[in-house]
Amino acid sequence: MAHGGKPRPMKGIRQLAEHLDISIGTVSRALNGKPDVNEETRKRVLAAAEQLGYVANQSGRSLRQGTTNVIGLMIQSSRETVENSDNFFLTVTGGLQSVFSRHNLDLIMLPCPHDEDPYEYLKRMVARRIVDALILSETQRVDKRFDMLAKAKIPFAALGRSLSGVQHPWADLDFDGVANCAVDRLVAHGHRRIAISTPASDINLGFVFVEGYRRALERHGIPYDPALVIRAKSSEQGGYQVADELLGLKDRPTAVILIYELMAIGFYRRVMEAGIIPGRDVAVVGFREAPRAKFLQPTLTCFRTSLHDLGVELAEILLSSMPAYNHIYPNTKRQRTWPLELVPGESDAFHLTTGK
Amino acid sequence: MAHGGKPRPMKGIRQLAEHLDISIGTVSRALNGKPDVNEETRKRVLAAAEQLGYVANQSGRSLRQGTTNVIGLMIQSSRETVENSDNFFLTVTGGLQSVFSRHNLDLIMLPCPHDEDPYEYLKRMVARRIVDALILSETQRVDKRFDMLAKAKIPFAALGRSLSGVQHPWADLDFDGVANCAVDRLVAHGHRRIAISTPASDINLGFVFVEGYRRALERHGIPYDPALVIRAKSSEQGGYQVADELLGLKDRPTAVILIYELMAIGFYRRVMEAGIIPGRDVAVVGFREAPRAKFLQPTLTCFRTSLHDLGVELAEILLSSMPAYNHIYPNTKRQRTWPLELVPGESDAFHLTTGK
DNA sequence: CTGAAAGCGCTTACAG
DNA sequence: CTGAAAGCGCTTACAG
Repeated sequence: MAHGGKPRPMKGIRQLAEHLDISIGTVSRALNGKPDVNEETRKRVLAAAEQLGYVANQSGRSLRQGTTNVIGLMIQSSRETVENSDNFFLTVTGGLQSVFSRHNLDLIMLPCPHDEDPYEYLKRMVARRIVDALILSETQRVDKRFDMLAKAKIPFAALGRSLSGVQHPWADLDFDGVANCAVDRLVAHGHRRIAISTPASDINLGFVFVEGYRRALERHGIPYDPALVIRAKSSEQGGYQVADELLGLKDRPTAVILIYELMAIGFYRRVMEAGIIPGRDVAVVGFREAPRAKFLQPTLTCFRTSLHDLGVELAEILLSSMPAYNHIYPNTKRQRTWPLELVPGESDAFHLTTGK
Repeated sequence: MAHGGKPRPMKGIRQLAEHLDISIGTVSRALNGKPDVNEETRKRVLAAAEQLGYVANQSGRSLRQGTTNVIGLMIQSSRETVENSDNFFLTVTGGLQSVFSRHNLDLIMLPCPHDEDPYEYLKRMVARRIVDALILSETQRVDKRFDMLAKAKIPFAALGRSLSGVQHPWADLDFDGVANCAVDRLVAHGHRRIAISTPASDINLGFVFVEGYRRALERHGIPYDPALVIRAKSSEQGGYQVADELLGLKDRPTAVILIYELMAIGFYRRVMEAGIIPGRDVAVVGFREAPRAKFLQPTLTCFRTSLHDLGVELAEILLSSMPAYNHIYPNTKRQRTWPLELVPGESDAFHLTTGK
């Protein structure tokens, strides 16, 4: 009898069922692809839902099913991150979504406000049950968040290793390998005083990076000099500051390894102000290849990687640790260092003459 | 009698109520700050909740209240956006949150996957009732999303004007004003052939920008030449391309206005390759001041603004259009062009000699 | 294959 | 000031 009424705004499954003159249970089963539904009925239901724009209310589903079908990507937009996370997240996000969408999981980003403690923020989000699982970024050396999520039994994966919860699933850029490769390359060009930059914060990648550098030096029999480890913000400004500090050192290094791509821009600027030319007077190795660093002159030696594919990997790692999806990604390695490939440029393409 | 049990993982308001030996209704009222609760009781409840880490399940609340207390910021991470949205969103987000947090509203970002139609994506998010209200970005010249949200009675505000739904609430950078100011300045320096860049897409800001430019030219009695409107991606590469196209024009312009800050980097690079020096041979006016553009030499004439404050404004505009918050922001202007302030640099600081 | 009913975790009139 | 109960919109055993 409800037939023929003009499509009013859809209020819920009840209206849809009335419109079709069948029970809400059947509507639900049809919509959710349950097998025990007459194909004829299913078609009618799907057509009506489409026509009336019905989509199940998520709160209702979540409450009943205990699952939201939403994955959260937590972002700590600290002042420093805001300056340098340029598109990093949006690119990784693309990779994550390409996997999640296969399972009708939606990705949302959870930006932790500057003035809120990330741990408390996360706790709140978890308690509210807004998401089924989480991807964490900005992994700290010791990161309480992992232990909390483990205890709360919320599946998660981290962008970055940590000393905490040593068995937690993660994917991470191969900072270690980059530092290694950079040192090898510089040493081969005759350098022995090699500086390196690292973030000022407790973010773990800095430790991994410097540790790789230290071991590489050791391999070459070069003593590790803490004075050559420069703490700076990961930004153009930070690069400027690194150059500034290096210029002030008495036994000035002949090479520098930067941990963040845009630092090279500030670094170039500062040394050039001092009449020092990268690739001639000082060797520079950047980190990740960035579109804007491409415009540097001389071209920057750096490392190429696909952040999109890193996102894919991270998504699969997460799903493999979720009971509901584990069977689909059974053989996924739960901890994965993500490789970067050297892109040689002109910025370190000279041999250090011993007389210098 | 439930007293003294060791704190098991909190499962819901029922456990909390049992633990306290009072009814769930009272627990709820205490937690939500309702006035008709004994202060003693409220204290006990809050203490227990804190201790046991209880936070109300959002699905339960949403279902009952019909409101999620979540605001969504939709981001269309098109390939182009990913390249250039560097931190723009994260900065605006900070401003948005500073307002929303006053009302216990959480902001989440909804990144529309590359391969999904933004309109369909939004429709789905709306139907699922994941958020109470939305902030839209990447406003198109004609943007169906506005009409859909209006029809669905979902409160929203847009970052950017549009021709659609002319009365919709928005905040937008003053592209008009920037184009105007840039033209005035360049004309005052003797320029008459002034080029301008605009995005290749249908995003409305490009139209607003070019329209402001056209009117400014008109004011100065300079004919509008469509050949001087260069469509390019908003990125370093796009800037490179703009320079390339300008170099190829027969009656070469003496000045250019760029719509996106990072374009200047590519532009500089390309003209310098041709032996042309910005600020001497060609005048360049950039758009928004960016940390990385600060390292350009000669320094770029551009415009300064606070994206954080723009976020604050946008949040207030949104809240003023939400029935539940309207009374708190009664006098908020619902449509707001956001000013930018000229930062003079060296890139256009020369007078064009008529003989050139 | 379908319908009727229970129940997910909350909030909120309604009694008392 | 507190408790008992209804009901938000769904999904899913359970009957038939």
